[in-house]
Amino acid sequence: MKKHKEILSRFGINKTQFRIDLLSLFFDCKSSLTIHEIFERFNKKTNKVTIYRALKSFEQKGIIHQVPDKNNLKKYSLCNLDSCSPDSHNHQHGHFICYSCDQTFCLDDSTIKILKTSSGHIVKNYNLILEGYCTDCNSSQTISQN
Amino acid sequence: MKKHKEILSRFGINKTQFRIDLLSLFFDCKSSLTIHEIFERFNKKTNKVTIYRALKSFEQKGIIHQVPDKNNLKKYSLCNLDSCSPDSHNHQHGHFICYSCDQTFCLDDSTIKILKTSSGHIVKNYNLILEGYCTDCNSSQTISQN
DNA sequence: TTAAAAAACGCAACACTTTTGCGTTTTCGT
DNA sequence: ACGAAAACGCAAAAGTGTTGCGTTTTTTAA
Repeated sequence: MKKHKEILSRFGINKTQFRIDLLSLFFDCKSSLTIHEIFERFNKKTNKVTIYRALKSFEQKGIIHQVPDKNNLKKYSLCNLDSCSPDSHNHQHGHFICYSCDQTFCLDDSTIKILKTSSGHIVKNYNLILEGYCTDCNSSQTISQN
Repeated sequence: MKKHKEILSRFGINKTQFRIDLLSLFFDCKSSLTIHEIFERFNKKTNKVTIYRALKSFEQKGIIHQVPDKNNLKKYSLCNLDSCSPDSHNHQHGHFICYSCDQTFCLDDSTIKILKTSSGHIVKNYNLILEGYCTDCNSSQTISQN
């Protein structure tokens, strides 16, 4: 898609076929991706070193960011491309990890604004992990809830 | 300290010198520890395998739990030992750590109730660490804030 | 208190994840 | 179209965490 090439240009990354495809993969994926998932999606044809380097580059330029996962594997998600750049990464948001499907979701900023003001202290940085059942997993198995 | 030995007994862990010391270290440490930090604190004398096994044991028994940090390194923190056990891990409280005075403050539940409902998912557990300047430190040095 | 059983230990080796070096290929700016 | 910069694949290394095994320490119970 043209959009993806434009984004790579805007963030100063060369438009190789792999990096274009990698960016589209992130756009298609609603939560976050591990290196292993990316490797699989490319049918194991792309060298893992290439994937690692692309991820590092994307991260440094402000296109993606790391998100925590249940087993402390590295996962990556698209940034809000309007507010991130190489100079200022802006993903001060919490993450929700689903017990059932293992996906990690980014939480929007509104939850955090509340936190920042209601704690009574000056909050400079934070780390928030919520765990439970995401909306999808919850609606498909509403039986066993405690 | 006697208290630490009692805790190990209560959680079904043998009272070796290393595990007693490790538990004390967790009690002394206000925030969380990486394996590397623990290794250093024991002057690199304790085999890392021993540390890994002790941490795994502590975690399984409900004494400590993992706290993912910003760089996805594994960190460990003490559980609330009154409410955690091998069967149910229960760390339902956030913490605020002051950059200036190093004190750790417990956050009250009200902040979290908001979080639980506003995320859109079913929240079963969470882990929250806020960092910054506490009210006391903030009022005594209101000059350099950005 | 002592002997058997269970847990914890150190060491070596292994498995897996991520990084680095290097020579080659592709992309970019002019 | 050409030179510089970026991206690539491969091999090797570094880092993190686990497993197997024989030994030592702790626990349990007679």
